[in-house]
Amino acid sequence: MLTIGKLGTSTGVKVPTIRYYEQIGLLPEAERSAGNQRLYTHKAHERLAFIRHARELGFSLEAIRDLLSLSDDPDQPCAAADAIAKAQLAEVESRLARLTALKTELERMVVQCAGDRISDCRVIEVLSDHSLCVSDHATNDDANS
Amino acid sequence: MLTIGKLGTSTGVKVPTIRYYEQIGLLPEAERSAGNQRLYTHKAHERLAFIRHARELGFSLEAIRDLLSLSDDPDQPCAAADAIAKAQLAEVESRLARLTALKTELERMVVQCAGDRISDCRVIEVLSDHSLCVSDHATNDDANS
DNA sequence: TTACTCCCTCTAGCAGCTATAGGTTCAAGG
DNA sequence: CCTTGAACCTATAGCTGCTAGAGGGAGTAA
Repeated sequence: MLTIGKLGTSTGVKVPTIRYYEQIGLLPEAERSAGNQRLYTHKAHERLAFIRHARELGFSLEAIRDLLSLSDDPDQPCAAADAIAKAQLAEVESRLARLTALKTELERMVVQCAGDRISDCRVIEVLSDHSLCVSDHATNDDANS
Repeated sequence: MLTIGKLGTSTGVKVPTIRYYEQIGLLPEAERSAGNQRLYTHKAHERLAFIRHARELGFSLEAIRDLLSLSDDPDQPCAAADAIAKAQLAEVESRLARLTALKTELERMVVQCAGDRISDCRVIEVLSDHSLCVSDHATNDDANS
């Protein structure tokens, strides 16, 4: 039985994050010691490692919730899990495309910044005028999660 | 003089977002009509376009705040603006690297999912065990803005 | 005048945590 | 046995960058 701190260091998940996962129902409520401290089994460790790994791969907590409920039920067909992974892949690919365009623009900006006054600064100039851009970084970036 | 709605449609920024930018001080407080509605000049339009474009390129609102105060001061040296852009570029590059690794893993997951029961499902399996991964997407990803 | 769209403020909500305050429990050293 | 200090507990508020909703006022066209 692990304390929350040990579980945290052994999975690389911060303690408040573990409690947060419990709170939102991603982890079951932990057993408690006589003094009301959380105690974790090997099973909980595995589940948290799964979550962490999926987070690293960019899955949302909602997707992870689905994957967990699938893996709790190992006789179901795996098409659902496959679909989640495929959707995730598609998202990653589109994010990659946008980021690549974005990188191109930033490189152009940085390289061309030759003047030494703001008034000549390419960075400011390019940011002021989208038509100076080569690529179509525009559409609905958001670049998050 | 534009109303907030016209400004929004002409820049592609939603009305509540414009108000939000004013609230956090990215846009100056707008003039008001007799009936207390915001009115915008061409200057405000330019400033908002700048903000939008920088957001599209992934700059944080804090970075944009700095860039704006630099561009308000055109006799300053442009090294600071350059530094902000370079930092942004570095971040984009690191995000790109992580996303690329991630894509590789997801592709492997999807391709290998041959069984039709969850118990044989590579997706779940790979997520359960990081050692099955090829690449090192692990270290402190977070993948967020 | 009525109807309709746009505008106003204020507040709360989203993801996915992180931080802080104020208190309790546990293990080790003296 | 007692004290110290780290690790734990709960509860609440904060973070970024918006978005949505309620409940009302302003502007315009028929």
